[in-house]
Amino acid sequence: MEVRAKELEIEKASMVLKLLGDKTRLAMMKLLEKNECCVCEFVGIFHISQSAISQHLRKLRDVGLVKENRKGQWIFYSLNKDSDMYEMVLHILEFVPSQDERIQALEKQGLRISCQ
Amino acid sequence: MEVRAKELEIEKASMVLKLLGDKTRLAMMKLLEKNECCVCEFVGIFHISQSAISQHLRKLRDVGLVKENRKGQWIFYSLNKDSDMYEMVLHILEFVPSQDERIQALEKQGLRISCQ
DNA sequence: TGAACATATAAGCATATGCTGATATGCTAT
DNA sequence: ATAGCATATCAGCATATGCTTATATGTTCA
Repeated sequence: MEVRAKELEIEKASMVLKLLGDKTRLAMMKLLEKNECCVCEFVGIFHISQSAISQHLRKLRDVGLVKENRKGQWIFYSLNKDSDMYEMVLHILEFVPSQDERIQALEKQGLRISCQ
Repeated sequence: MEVRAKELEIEKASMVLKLLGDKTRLAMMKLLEKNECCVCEFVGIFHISQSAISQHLRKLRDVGLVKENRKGQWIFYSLNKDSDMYEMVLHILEFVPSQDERIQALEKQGLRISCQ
């Protein structure tokens, strides 16, 4: 591999790792591994503002880790399987404990898709 | 897994990922995957101060990713295979391009173990 | 069209991070 | 002991990051 290509690659890898190096974003990505989620669900799960959630998602989208899919007034996020970092991300998520009980907690509260 | 244990686990994982989310530290870890290195070698490889190198290594050591091994006045760093994050780290490093040419560049300059 | 809801963006703040230069500590060998 | 080298730590600075509140944009539906 070219020196310059390596430089770019390690830069890209470190950028992705930095993004995953935030507890909230890492939990988001783990949730997205198994679920499509909309912003308001994340708002119900994490105890931070809608604005903060939106900013996290933008960062993840800016580097192509997630993609969005608008359905009416909701925007559903999912992992972007076409990302050239997708494989690495999957490997990493294997080491992250499932966050599904957070979604189940939402459901128990009757807040799944709280925006509906 | 207990909710509390999950919380701790994701916290630990995100901390490790944050550490690897720095270009310099990621390259260091990739080098340490195959080589033992001392501080002065890193100083020769990266264009930052000895102080900065030392601080990066301390962070990596504080979470147990690397260990140190003093040999006389040098301290050689290596990956800590006993870390409970070791397996995840190895998986991640598979996606990072080899940095060995940086060591070879050092050798060409006659600077391998520049401190000797 | 306008009200209601979902999401995004802007501005500002507190804290974290990475770096440098200066200095301290630790080891070796004379 | 002391000089010389390797490494660690301290203090301070500039920038990055994550959050909040306020506001803007986009969509649906009456």
